[in-house]
Amino acid sequence: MRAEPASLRERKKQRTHAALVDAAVRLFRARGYDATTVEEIAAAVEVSPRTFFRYFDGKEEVALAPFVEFDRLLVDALADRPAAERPLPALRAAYETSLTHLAGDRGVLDRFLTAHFLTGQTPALLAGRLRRQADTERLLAAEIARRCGTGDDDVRPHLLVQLVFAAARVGFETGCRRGVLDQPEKLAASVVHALDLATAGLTRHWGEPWA
Amino acid sequence: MRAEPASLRERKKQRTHAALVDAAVRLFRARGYDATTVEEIAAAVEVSPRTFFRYFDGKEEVALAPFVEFDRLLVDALADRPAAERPLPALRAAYETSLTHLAGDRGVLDRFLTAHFLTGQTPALLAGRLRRQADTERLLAAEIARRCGTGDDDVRPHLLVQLVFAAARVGFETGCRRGVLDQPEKLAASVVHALDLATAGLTRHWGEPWA
DNA sequence: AGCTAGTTTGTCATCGACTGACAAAAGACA
DNA sequence: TGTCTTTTGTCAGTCGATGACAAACTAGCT
Repeated sequence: MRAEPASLRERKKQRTHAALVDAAVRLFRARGYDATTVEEIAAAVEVSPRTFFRYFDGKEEVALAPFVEFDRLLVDALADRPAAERPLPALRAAYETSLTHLAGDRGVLDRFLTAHFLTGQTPALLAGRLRRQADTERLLAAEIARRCGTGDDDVRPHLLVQLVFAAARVGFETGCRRGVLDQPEKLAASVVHALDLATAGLTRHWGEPWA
Repeated sequence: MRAEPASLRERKKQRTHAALVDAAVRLFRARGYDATTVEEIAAAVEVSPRTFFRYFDGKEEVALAPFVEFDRLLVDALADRPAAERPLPALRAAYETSLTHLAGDRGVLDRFLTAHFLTGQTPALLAGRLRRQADTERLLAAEIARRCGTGDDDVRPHLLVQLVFAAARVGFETGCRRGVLDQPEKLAASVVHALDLATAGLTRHWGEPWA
């Protein structure tokens, strides 16, 4: 997926980064987000608090790191779809690919679900997550606009992405409420169902090259 | 719309609240959100910083106060729709009523557009706004579920609200980008257009009592 | 190995958001 | 007027976040 830097410095940085995420997520889950200080996270990795802020823009970012991971999967997955594919199928395929990847790696899934759990507990984290999602949505909309050759004034790329994300959110949410930890495959099914409902009729009503 | 308290204390509190919002919004627009301190806002109203935090949970809340105002309009408008009306028309009508109300009052509109401008400039504010919207969406979904008599496990109320809000966001955004300050009525038109695109075919595909 | 240049980290100082505790001021009411 | 309740101000303190500078470290070269 990515080139190996192999430089001693690089590897050390990556290890510190991962260690900070792990320690933070673990502490957040144990004591709660607000009750955990940056100082404690840094201490757990034996690093100065100042260094923590050199790896992350803030306490929030480290808690949302798992979502950054997933969004990167999603953007990459869309970029990998064949150029001829229409937007809606491409988006759905990208989403399903990412979900499969997520459910396949226990480590990634655990981090993601913990982060999701935290956003459900801490309003400030939910806020940050939604804003991050908005950024990703803009990225995806731009990619779709590029594929379709539409101008910046066409609302349909943004609208389509918003619909898909809205549906995915709802599907994901209900999927989680019915216990995903046991059967990760049900998560994807729940999302797909919501997508079906949300995009029903788009093909018929938005015209041929669309949806 | 609301009972008159008339108590001297109550009136004083309301005046302080409004003065804080006005001062805050004015300062935020002039110097930027991050560059404005709570101390400055409090000083502008001749109140101690401690008192500021008794009126608002934080600096963020005072900046988002105009959205709270609008969301309240929206929730009230939906509650006022006839019980027999189906969800989608009811939601759309509620949204249009609120937009009309918004565009009709210059003071409310100014505060709202300034707040919207600020969220476009400050990531932290955008985050808070999105979270707030999520709360409102849950409120509206619950109200729709109540109207339709569906259980908590039906995704359609949530999904419908998400679709409408997603469309409204996109419509609002593009409407703003094409200059709303001149013609507030174009704002509503832009939103309606996005709503049409997003919900095209829902009636046909979701079945009779729905959409 | 030893030297040098560039990078990463720690220390220190500081700011601003936010909170608890308690005292002072002001409205409410007999 | 005197008392009771609510609101406000003062004070002290915690925590998140950032700039500045020095110390430790790595890379690459001799």
